[in-house]
Amino acid sequence: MLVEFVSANPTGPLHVGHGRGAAYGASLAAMLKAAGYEVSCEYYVNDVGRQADLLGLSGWLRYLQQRGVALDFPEAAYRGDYLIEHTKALDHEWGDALLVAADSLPTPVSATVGAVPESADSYLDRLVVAAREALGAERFAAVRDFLLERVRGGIQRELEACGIHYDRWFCERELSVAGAVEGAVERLREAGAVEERDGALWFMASRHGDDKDRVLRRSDGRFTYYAADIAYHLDKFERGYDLAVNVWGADHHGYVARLRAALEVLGIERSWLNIHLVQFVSLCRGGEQVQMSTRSGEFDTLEQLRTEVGSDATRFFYVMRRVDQATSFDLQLACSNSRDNPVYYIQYAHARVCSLDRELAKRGLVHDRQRGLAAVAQLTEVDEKTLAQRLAEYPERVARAAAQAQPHELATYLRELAGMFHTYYHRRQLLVDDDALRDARLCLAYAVRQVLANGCGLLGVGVPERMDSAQLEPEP
RNA sequence: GCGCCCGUAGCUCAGCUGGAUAGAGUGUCGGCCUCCGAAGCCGAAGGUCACAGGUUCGAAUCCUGUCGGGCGCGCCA
Repeated sequence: MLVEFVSANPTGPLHVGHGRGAAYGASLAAMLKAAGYEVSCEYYVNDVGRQADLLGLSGWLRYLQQRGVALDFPEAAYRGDYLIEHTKALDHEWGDALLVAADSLPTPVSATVGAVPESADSYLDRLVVAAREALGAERFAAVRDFLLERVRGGIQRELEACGIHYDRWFCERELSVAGAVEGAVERLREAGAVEERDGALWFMASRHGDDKDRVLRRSDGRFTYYAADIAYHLDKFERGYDLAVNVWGADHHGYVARLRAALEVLGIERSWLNIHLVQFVSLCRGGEQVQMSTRSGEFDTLEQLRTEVGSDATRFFYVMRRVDQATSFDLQLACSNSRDNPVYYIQYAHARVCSLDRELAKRGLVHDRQRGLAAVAQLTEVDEKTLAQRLAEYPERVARAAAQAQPHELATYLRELAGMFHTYYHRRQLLVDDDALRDARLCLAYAVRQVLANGCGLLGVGVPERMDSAQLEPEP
């Protein structure tokens, strides 16, 4: 099966909201693999169309500014700081070859007296046209692609820093180059499901469960994002995947029906496409809401979040709640090193088993696994039995969480298991003088450690052998 | 207006496809270190599962409605 997640436009760095889809998708894919499915992970890169052109335009305008050309940077263009850095690279690559005079650029119509103010979108589109004329279509495309690739690379690096890896980065451009979009639209036409209207080509989605018909090809001849997305999903299907799993932000839910409608007409089983919507995340620090807009900008990017709380806490906090529920991410909690922080609580349980090893060595003892296994019948305490029982549930709990597409079930399980171990550890002496009983209890403890490590591995959370003092310093 | 996701302890959330007295953490209060890591453990206290109907031997769970919150409804992506 193919799991597609994040797929954010390569026009800026990932923000905190994308992080949840990233952590969820990666954990879901890992659990599905553990449950025995053959899984590939894919990121769909929207490197075609207006947004891509606007990135190219924005970067070029920044370049001109850096070169001392006096211009008003448009309000609606991409104005994030990340562009500055990419623009420097652009300058390094091209030198002064991209320079033009400021008066060769159009100004917004609103600036002239008596005219109807022009919309920001319309002005940007005119700027893109002007940029193409000034640089030549080929050079503009080269600038745009240079920036797209740098931004995309940044996204990839950030995901890898979170322990998330893809099997393939699928570029939308591959579809247009191969004529796949035309092909998909043609198949819809053959099925009698399209109609020419007002100069545009419409897919009659309302006949297939959507609330309205949708444009496939605009009146200016360009295909919509929707048409490309249909082609992309057709491509996935024809690559032979039995199942497609898509992780989308909740703001895309209106899109579900229209994609399903098109796939139905193309003869693809409804059950083939599984869409999971991830609800929004807000940030708080203690009880205080943290503003996430770029403007007031205390927090914005996933990188900032990961840098503050670390990759382990980031991954765990994103998946510890049901994804179909909006949630808030507590930065203070994620940094705290106490019982109430589930990440440290679980990691501490793992480290504690490791500390048993160290203590064992200090006493000059060695664990004899055979002797321990032979003596498991001596583990008669109630807490030992329930702990063993809970350990045995692990495979079915993973399978269930995967089938339900709910990684938080695994997170909850691991927290419970860690809690049960902490309780057991305090109630019973593990390193007793009786060799057989000691080895049996250690077998149980090692099993706990193994399950914690396996489960955390699926969630992308590391398990330390010791909690070092550096991590123990409370955040200021 | 229509559609999607929700509403469980003061707060953040579980609740394993309908099963016994609804559970954790936090916060408040009280215990536990000559003993393997007290980064921990134990206990007390706290709920009309938003509300109203319905299905069922049995409902936090399924159905309908109401109220409240989030998000979406473009020839943008």
